[in-house]
Amino acid sequence: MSTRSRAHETLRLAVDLVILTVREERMQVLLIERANDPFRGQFALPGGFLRVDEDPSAAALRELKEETGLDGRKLHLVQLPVFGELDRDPRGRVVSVPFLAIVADPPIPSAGSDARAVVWKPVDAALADGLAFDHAKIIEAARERARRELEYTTVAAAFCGDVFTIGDLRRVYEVMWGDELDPGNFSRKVTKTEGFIIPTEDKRAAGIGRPAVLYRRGPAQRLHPPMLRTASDRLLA
Amino acid sequence: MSTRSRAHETLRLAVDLVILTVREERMQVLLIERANDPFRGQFALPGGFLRVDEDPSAAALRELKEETGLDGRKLHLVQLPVFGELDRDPRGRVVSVPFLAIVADPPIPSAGSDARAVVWKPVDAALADGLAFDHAKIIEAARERARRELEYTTVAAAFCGDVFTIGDLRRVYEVMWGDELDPGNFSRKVTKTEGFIIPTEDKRAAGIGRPAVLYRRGPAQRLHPPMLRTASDRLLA
DNA sequence: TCAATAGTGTCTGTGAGACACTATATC
DNA sequence: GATATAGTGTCTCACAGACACTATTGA
Repeated sequence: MSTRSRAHETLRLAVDLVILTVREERMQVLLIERANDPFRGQFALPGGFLRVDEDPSAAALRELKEETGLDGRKLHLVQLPVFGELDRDPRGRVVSVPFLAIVADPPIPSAGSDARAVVWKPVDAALADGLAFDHAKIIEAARERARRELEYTTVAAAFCGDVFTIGDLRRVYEVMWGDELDPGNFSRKVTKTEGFIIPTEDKRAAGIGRPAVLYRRGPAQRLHPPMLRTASDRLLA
Repeated sequence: MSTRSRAHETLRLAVDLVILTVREERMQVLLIERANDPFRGQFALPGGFLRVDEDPSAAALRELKEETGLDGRKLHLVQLPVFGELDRDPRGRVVSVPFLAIVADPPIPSAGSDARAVVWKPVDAALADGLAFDHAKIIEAARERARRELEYTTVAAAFCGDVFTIGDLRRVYEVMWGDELDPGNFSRKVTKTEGFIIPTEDKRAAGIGRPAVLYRRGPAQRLHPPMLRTASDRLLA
């Protein structure tokens, strides 16, 4: 902690994006390798300071667009509780408004407009390797929020592409929860929940095995009744 | 909206407190009658700007203490998503971090240190009568959050005093959800949920009728399985 | 043919909700 | 006694989970 007084520092507001996806059977997060101090060479969440004509949501949409090219208005983007500890940023007094964005395995936006390296990294590995600022805490909060939203909302489909099989959807739950689900029971659950998924005319043969019907997202936002993790799962989380 | 540019205004961060309780069979919120412009004479949420040596949580605890004399570390205090629209405060660029506090019908802190009037007001009436700034939106967000937390957590007991009957607890649910619950089924549900409530040796005779056993809060934080509102209830919300 | 994935049938246990019934108090 | 609130018994329905079974493909 700095010894000089911060009594007259001005407070700045930043947004940070936790962009989660399921790639290669793992929960992954989009990270940026910092080119400058502080934390040069370490990984950090994409984000930045609010511009004077932006509210936090607008800043989050802009950052998401800049980093991934995606339009946040069409995907799952929710604001998490702020992180505002006094010494969380060595450059001064910065309060961060974190956003959780869930995307369906997009192409890596490695050709960022600036020179920073942009990578997908498994969340476990990112947390184990360490992150700049308090971004590990932010990722953990976002991960827990995402896991919980899978229980009560239809957001799992946001991890999938435009069309997907029930098996794809089940793998999202399994990866996010770190648990195996019964394929048969899962299939019944999601098809019987009105408005969750809508069948198409097509099927997809994933190499071996019986081809699966392809579905699209339905209009339902919340899951009734919820898809509850069991008590044992929650102990792990 | 002001016609002058705000391009160079500095951003300030404020906290606002939505302090909810159940009083006289109604959901009520603690409000302050503003003594100064803007919005002089209108009701507003208690709150204020962050001090330089405070993070948002610390500011919320301080405001809660100042307005109610209560220690927020001992009660339910959660942060809600920020409100940051550019023109939400006519005095300038202010982003508000709202907190939901749930208290057990405390004495009205009418003798505030300053001259402002402090009152409990039914939430419905407050929303109907109008509020300063965007505080109506903040209250609605807090109310919805509180209603949802009743489903998945044991927070209902935070609305009750140190000891309470199952009937007291049921009335919290009924008032917050605007719905009637079956007393017998409710009693079984909460007594069978491990760690929710702990019986004491005492009973309370509330005038007429069979005296009810008094309970204390248990250690459980989450409700498994949840106490779900039915689909019809949610349509009202 | 076998292996693999998709999806259905069926049974069992848990729990929510309806509602009758018992328990214990005041009037 | 009547009335009001507390709490239990019991039935039914919905659904989660276990798991056997059928369906449909590639190798």
